[in-house]
Amino acid sequence: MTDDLQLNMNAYLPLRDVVFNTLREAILKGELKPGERLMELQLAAKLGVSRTPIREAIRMLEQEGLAVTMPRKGAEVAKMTLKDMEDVLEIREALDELAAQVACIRISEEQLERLQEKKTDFEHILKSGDVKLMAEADVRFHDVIYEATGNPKLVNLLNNLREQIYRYRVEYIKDANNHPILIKEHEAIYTALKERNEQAAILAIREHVENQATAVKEVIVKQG
Amino acid sequence: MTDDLQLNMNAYLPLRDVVFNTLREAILKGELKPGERLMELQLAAKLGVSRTPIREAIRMLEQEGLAVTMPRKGAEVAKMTLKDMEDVLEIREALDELAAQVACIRISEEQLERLQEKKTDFEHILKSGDVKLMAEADVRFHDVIYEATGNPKLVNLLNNLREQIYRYRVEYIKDANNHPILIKEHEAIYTALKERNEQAAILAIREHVENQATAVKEVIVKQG
DNA sequence: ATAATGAATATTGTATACAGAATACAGAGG
DNA sequence: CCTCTGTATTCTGTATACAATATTCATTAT
Repeated sequence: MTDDLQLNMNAYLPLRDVVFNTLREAILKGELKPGERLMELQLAAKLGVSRTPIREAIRMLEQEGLAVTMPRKGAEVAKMTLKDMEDVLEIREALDELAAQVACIRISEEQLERLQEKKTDFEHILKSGDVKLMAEADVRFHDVIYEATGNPKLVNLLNNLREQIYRYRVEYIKDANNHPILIKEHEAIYTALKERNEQAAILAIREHVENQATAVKEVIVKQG
Repeated sequence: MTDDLQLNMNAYLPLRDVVFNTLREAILKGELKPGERLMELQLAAKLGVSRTPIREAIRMLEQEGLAVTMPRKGAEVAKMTLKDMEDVLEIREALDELAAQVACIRISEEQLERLQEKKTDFEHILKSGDVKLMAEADVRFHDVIYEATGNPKLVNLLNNLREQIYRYRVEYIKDANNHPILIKEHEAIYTALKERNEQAAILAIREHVENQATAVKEVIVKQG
């Protein structure tokens, strides 16, 4: 476990939420590794709070699929087997296609402009070489589409699924060989939405997600 | 709030899980009504436990979408607006179609037999007039399909979505006019899976889910 | 050497205590 | 009569205390 976990105390938020966000970030960034135990007392000491908010945050992490707990044994960071990842990706593909399809109908002109903006942002940031920035720019592009569905529950689910993949997806973005493909795929998605062509949008998203899926699965296999 | 909540203490389970199951059942059965406050001390007294497991159970209910909490104000049973329900149904339709499609490929002969069995069970129970039994038989039929996907995360999500609809769906099953339709739709689903006809399976499920969706939305509108 | 045993320790599960925020309500002032 | 304000009360948020289980590791018997 890393020892520089630090709480973000600005606004008022119940500590359980602050702890939840902190642990969530740590897991996504890989500071807390899959299989690592989440011990209440240890975390409480490190974050300078009591066990109560830690326990509640752990229940929330469970809900996000980022932690797993065994009664009387405690919680640990969720491990992803290849099968787990395939299961997540299968769902994600279906819901991402749903999002694209729905967005095609409901997206506003303002949102289309924002999508184009995020698309070019992403293209520029790809040249920067900063993997973290690239991942974030990619997220912002897709967030516009998610938001355009007008379905907050769907947005929530998709963010959740993305989180579970996030840790492994970075490797795909890191490889510069994939950048032209990513740019083309985003272009195709944007164009389909702009023309409000449902079938094209679904196909474009499908290809995008499937390519990522293949890459992510390879990462998992390599890591064992 | 009803005053006959009672804990089920048989096997060893952390109290949070026992409390969670108890509250969950109470919400689904309508004993705890949408908008009703979930006060920790009150629930703790009623169930004979301390606030700690109650709080953890509430966090878990939040996760299932069955409760909503406002900081410093506490939790209440989630209300469903028409929009909320439409959002849930939109997702459910996509995932149910995914399940049907995947099941079409992966379902085993044994599972096909079980599906037929549950189908005829359902038909017989429809004649009994017991709404609760009917709902359960319907669940068992669809559970075979879910299980056949071999994707536990998908099963989990679908169960979760079904839960959120459950409270309102009963009204649809109650109406005997709908029974012949339900029987026909189950038949169509079963046949498509047996013949491993993906397109037919997707269409059959779509119609089934859409009919339910229409009915559920009407219930919500009536209830305000 | 290996397996079994059992204390010591670490860790989770549950209850309770205390602080602070939200709420309800009564009384004063307009 | 209404509104505002202050206070009592209720409830949540957090910390801590206590109980029960799991783990560890040394010791003993085979």
